[in-house]
Amino acid sequence: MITDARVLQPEFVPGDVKHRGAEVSHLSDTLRPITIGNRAETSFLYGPSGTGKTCIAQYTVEQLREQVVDIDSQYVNCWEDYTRFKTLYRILDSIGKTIDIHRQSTPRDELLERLREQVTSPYVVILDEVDQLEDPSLLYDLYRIRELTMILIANREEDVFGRLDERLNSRLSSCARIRFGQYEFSEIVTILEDRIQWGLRKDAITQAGIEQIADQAAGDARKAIGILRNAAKTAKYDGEDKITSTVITRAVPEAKSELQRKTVEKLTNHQQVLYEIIKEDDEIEPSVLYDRYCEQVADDKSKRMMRNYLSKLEHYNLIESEGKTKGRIYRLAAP
DNA sequence: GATCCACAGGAATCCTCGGGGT
DNA sequence: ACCCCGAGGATTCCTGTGGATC
Repeated sequence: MITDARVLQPEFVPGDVKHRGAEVSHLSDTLRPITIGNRAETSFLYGPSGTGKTCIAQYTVEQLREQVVDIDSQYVNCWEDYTRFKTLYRILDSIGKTIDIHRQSTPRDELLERLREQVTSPYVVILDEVDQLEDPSLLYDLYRIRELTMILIANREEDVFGRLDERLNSRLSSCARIRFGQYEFSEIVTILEDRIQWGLRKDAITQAGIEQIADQAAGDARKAIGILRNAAKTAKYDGEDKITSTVITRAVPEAKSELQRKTVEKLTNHQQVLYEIIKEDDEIEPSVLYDRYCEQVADDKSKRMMRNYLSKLEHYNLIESEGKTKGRIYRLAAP
């Protein structure tokens, strides 16, 4: 039933994008100076998740690469590479200038130096989830590299610009801000149809099934594709040759927990223990939580460290907390 | 209302790891 | 072989806050 599993993956960038013509042309207009060898103005793409920001950024840069031969680009997810060092390392990685930097003890900002030296032709850097960057001043340093063009991506404008200092704010005030709104129901339907065309056998799903998924996705294309992927997997596992309505109904919560499971797997042992303890109870207070945590691990860390772990879990939307000081409780994040 | 307590989260400091320079 | 350096984790110290108790 599945003919090409790649097109159902969340990171897949289609060769042709749907419903984002205006955004694509706005972005490629902004990037146009690159085609004549100049650096382009910074672009800022923002909007809710699953509205195509990452996809459109990668797609547009890819289009550009087809027009201009001598252009490098790199995608960085600042959620994963959130420190200054990691981000710089990732950026240098794509131009293969990190071969001899395997140590952590590279003198401070040697990476930046190297980037300055090496970037001599147009270079586009996509910084996804840029609001997660620990040290926003990195943006200023990147901005000052002549040939480097930045595409910034975040959910909300204020999460990014609220944290920048004056000088960077004023320099980025002229950047191209491109807003991404939620998809319409019918748009989600055509996006799904497109993926189905490339990834599934024609008769694998009915029109009603597609609409059922689109309805559940509520304007979020990533969610829609996640449901489709899970439904297809479930159907295949059950030996069915069609994605039925029941399968879709089952796939909806599965698609949600899939994301959560992947996040949990990325946590450290200690963080996972905390997560499991919180999972057991509806609500738990910090002191009880800490006691249980100490019981369950051999090398228990300090209370302060537990708080760091907890804020990380909260940051990942795995748990939530209520109450500011005394009487605070932790619980699993609402689904 | 003064005092105590539990807690959050920032800042300074310590510790460890891995690799370079000598 | 030795020391040194920087990053990042962990700990210690600290300040601020709000509920509980007298």
